[in-house]
Amino acid sequence: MAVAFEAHDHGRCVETLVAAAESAAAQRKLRLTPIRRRVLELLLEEHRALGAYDVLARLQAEGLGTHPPVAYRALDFLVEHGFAHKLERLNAFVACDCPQDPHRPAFLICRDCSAVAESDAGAVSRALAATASRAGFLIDDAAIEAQGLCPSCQSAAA
Amino acid sequence: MAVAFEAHDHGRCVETLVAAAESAAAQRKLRLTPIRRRVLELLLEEHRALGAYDVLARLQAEGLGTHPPVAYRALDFLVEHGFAHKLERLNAFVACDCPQDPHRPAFLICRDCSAVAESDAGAVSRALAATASRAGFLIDDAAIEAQGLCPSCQSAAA
DNA sequence: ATTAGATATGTGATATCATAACAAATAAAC
DNA sequence: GTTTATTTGTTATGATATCACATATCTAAT
Repeated sequence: MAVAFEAHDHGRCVETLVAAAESAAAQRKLRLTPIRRRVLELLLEEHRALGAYDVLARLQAEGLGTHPPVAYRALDFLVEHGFAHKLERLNAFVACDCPQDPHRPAFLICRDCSAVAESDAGAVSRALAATASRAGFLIDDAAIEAQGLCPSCQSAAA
Repeated sequence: MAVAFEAHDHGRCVETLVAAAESAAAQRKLRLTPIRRRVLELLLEEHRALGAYDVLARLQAEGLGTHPPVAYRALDFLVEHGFAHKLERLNAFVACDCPQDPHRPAFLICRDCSAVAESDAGAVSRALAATASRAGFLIDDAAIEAQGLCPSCQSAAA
């Protein structure tokens, strides 16, 4: 959890998650095509969110696509199948930390360095479901996105 | 709480909240100019979110403004001072239910009728702060937006 | 009352984010 | 190997948001 905020071997972190995506895709008969796979890698290379046009620029540089729908389709595929998430506050996309387990993520977005971490939102979701049900509302799906300071930017500020 | 989902005298609901905004503005030496006031009324007339360009269209119809910055400035003013909120998932704006008390709202957005209610998110915020602090993250500000079915659309569906 | 400074508005231009529609290519299923 | 479904290429456009700078209005100090 919150791997984005912790020191780690990032090369392995990318490798591992791409491999996990490959095998998940195989199991679920999803087609992780070259474009989709490359977009996932691009997102995994950062622990922060990329806009669709940032992704597109990188694809263009590599000769993999030139028009917006190319990026949006790949991103939509990744989001739909849980390999990535959209951050509504940023209109941008971030790779999923742990696509294997079904989870209800909350996002922690650092306002200084733009790092984004997923944090377990089980308890948050339960509290939200409780307040919603008091209003008679039935939740399908919740977006929980916090902005603030990550640990290292807190240290830097002090 | 969740007034949007309950039967109520909506005319009074608008009146009351405009009056409250007037007096809050006076107390806090804010200028609730004709455009700003009208935009607040437009939002209050709906218990759902309006896009900036929806607001602009209404202003145009009334001769109050023709260019996007007119709408965005008024909306930004209202959001900044707590008279309205931005829904990040919808890129749209909704009037605040209860601008008097400082609150941490969660939004409940009906996917059928588009009604939006604010729900008290005190417990949700505390749970979120707890999970964030486990990651060493310090939250400034959180967006909590749930989509699902409001009570009347649940009845309608059944 | 006058005026300087601060705040708000008018307006043109442009940046940024996202999708519709349809044709061409590729992969999968039979 | 032909059919069918899926993915990709491409044009065009729609939707959301901001910048920059001129003008007008309000506020407060004189």
